[in-house]
Formats: sequence, C-alpha cells, structure tokens
Amino acid sequence: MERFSSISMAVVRRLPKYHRYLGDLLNNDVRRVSSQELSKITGFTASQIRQDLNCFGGFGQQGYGYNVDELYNEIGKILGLDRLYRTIIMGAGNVGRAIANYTFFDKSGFKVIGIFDSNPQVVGNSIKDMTVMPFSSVESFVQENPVDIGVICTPREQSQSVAEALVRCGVKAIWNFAPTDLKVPDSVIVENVHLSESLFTISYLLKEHEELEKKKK
Amino acid sequence: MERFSSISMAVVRRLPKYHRYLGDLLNNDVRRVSSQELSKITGFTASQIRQDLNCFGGFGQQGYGYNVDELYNEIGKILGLDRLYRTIIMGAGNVGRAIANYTFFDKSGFKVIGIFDSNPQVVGNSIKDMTVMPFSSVESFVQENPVDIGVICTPREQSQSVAEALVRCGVKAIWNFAPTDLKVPDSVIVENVHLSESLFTISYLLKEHEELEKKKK
DNA sequence: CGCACTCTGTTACATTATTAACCAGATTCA
DNA sequence: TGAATCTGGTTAATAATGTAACAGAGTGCG
Repeated sequence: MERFSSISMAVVRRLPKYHRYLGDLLNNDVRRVSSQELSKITGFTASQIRQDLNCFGGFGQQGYGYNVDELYNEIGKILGLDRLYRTIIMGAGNVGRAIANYTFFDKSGFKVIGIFDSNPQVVGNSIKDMTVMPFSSVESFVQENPVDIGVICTPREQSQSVAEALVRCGVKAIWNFAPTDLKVPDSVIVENVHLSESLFTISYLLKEHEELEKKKK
Repeated sequence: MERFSSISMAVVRRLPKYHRYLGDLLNNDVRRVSSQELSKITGFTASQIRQDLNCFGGFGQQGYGYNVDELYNEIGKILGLDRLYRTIIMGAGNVGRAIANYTFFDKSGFKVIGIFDSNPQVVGNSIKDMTVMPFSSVESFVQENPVDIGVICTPREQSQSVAEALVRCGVKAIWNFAPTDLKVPDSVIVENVHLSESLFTISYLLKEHEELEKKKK
C-alpha cells in the first residue's frame, strides 16, 4: 500500500500499545503519567515515547507529565477508534469462526455484518446469529450494505480471487489471514496476519537458542 | 528475550517469506532463480535478498543464481523446520480450537500433544481426537511429555499466570495470542500475535486514507 | 510568591537497516 | 575455446529508526 502521511509505520504500530497501557492505567484510576513512568511500563525509552506522541501534538505539560484520560482518548481518536467499522468475513472455517466470535472485535467498534463461504455444506449454517452466505452473493450484499473491512480466512488457493472480489466491491481494507501476499491496487490497505511466519520465527529462535546452549558446554 | 546471535530480527522475519516463495517455485518445477527474479516475486530488493542469504553462507553461484531446491532446503534447516516441535494449547476457546484444527500447523512439524482449559464445562470435551484437560494438570503432564512450545489462547486476565506456569514447567517458547506483553525470564522466547494491535493499525490507516481523500477535494 | 525541581518538546547524535555500486567467478553460446 | 553476459558476494553510501542531551515551560512546596 502506498502511503503519503509523514508518520512512519514504526510509530503507528506502537500507538495501539500505548493505547492499551493507558487503558490499564485508567482502570487503575491513575490520573497522570510521565514519559519515564510509561517507559518503565511499556519497555520503550522515554525519549521515544515523547517523540512518538509529539508526531501528533503536544499532549503533555512540562513539570507535570501527561493526563492519562486525555492521552488515552487522543490516541483513540488518532487510531480512529471513535467510529464503527463494518466488516465481512470471507471463509467460515476455524479461523473465520474464531474471528466472528472474538468478543474483542465487537467491543472495539468492529462489527461483523456478514460471513461467507464457498462450501455449499457450510453455507446456511449459522454463526453467532448470522447465516453463512455463498461467495457468489458477496458483491450484491456489499452493494446493499457498505463494508469497510474484509477479513480473508480462506485457504491459500482461494485468497487471491477473494481479495479481487473484495476490491471489486469497493472494500477499502483487507485483514488477511491466508499465507500469501495479496496482489491488490495500491489504494487498498492490506494488513497481514501470517501465522506461519510467526511460527517459523519461533522455530528459528528455538534452534538458535539450542545451539547457543550447546556452545556454552 | 535476550539474543546473542548477530543475525538481526529484521533478517530472520524475512526468511519464512523466502521459504514460502521458494516452495512455490519448487512446486512449479523451477530449478534455478536469481536474486533479481526473487526480487520481482517477493518485492524485496535483489540487494537485500543477496545480503540476507549471505548471513548464513554463500548458497548461490555467480552467473547462475541459486538452485531452488537447495536454497529451499537450506532455509528450511536454518529455520529449524527439519525437526518436530511438541506444543500444548492453553485455552480451548475460539482461538485455541482454531489453532488446534489449523492443518498447516501439523504439516510444518508442530504437533499439538495437549489442550488445556480452566473452565470445568470445557474440560473433558474432545477437540481433534484430544480431550481437554484442566489447567491444574499442566505441570504433571509436561513432566511426562516434554513440550517445546506453549500456545496461550486464554483471555487476557489468565495469560500472565498461565505463562508463569509454562515457564515453571520448563517450556522454552511461548506463542502468545492474548493481548498483553507477558513478563517471563529473558531466556524464554515469546512470539506475540496481537490481533488487536493489527486491527487498530488497519483502523489508523483507514482513517488516514479517508483524510487524504478529503484533502484532495 | 519565589525557588528548586520536574518533565516535556525538540534538536543533535548514534545505531540499525536498506539500497546501490562494484568486482571477480561462472555461464552460455557461437 | 573465448568473449560477452550474467550474477553472487562484498563493501560503501544512503535512509530510517532509535537514543541521548538540553533548554525552558510549568509545577509544587515552603
């Protein structure tokens, strides 16, 4: 995906973490927090936290720190969590069902409004008060019900054609759980959750760890 | 987690992708490939690919390129995919069940040998020819059956204590699906799959995209 | 009300990651 | 066989990211 904004992805990917930790503080009735305290909690350096936050404006105050409540809400706004996103899930297999039932999803303003599958055996089943629809009906469904995010939970073979269908429908963002790199126009946002790559990374680190243990002996 | 190896994580996280694309080439009976061709396929620069691969040794040959079969296997070895990992899943909810049934998991040498849950209603259920066991039996189970990787699929509240139990059992790596940063000793490998952060990133990018559209008008 | 202290915003520096440039070895085709 | 071409390994240059340093705004206590 092309990006015009000057904010680097490195910064963007830290924002959710700040948001989460600030939420925790808020739950513990903490009113104010300094970058140094945040540093201890999050593990990032205080310097980095101050710099990150300053990309979006001066939320803090010298000699005081940051107001937890205010900062939490500001970051929420920056992340776009003050709105509702309509999503559809493509593929009602294990992953698709897990996402559909993922309560966090709902709580954060991501509303699943449709689930689709290609398997006639699965179409018609109900998942969380929704009936699974066939892939072929996606385009007409989206015309009636605008969709912001499409979640791809199909096997690898189907993922590219499903992505293309979503793009044709005008879906602006894709959350991809299939182990491929989808080819879509630059204007479409793709966020991959590549479990296999994550797993292989563990495998690598385990092997590396073992080899170091051996060397020690 | 502490790391001693000189290989940077940036490189490590690209290896699975190389491995995947090489597997595709292999399936298409492609025998040789140059860094330039790989560049077109993967989207990384040829320079980067050559440099990455050279961290582990000179697998290519001037004027020829890389032998696909050999490179695929070498990267597989580097990633530690030539061995079997015994895993247990902590939490038999939506995510835990999805992982347990994830066929890719099996195919790549990650064998689920146990599933645990804290809910007495869930304990005793069978998932994929396994019976869900109570959390309390983890330690004795692991003593009998060595475990390499523990997968945390519990709600947030339980994740830290479950992680600590795994560490006590001597589990060396944790694949964490709970939305927290676990506190474990440095020697334990933790790989997070933070779906919420991934989702919030989409949210941010969607908002950014919309704002840029507005400006154009 | 003022002074010592705190803590941000910001700029300067250091480190890491990515890309480009180049050379020599190997290949291929005539 | 040999010249033109290709391509990997390696070093150098550039870009991106992260860390440290510091001035001064603002706090809070006496």
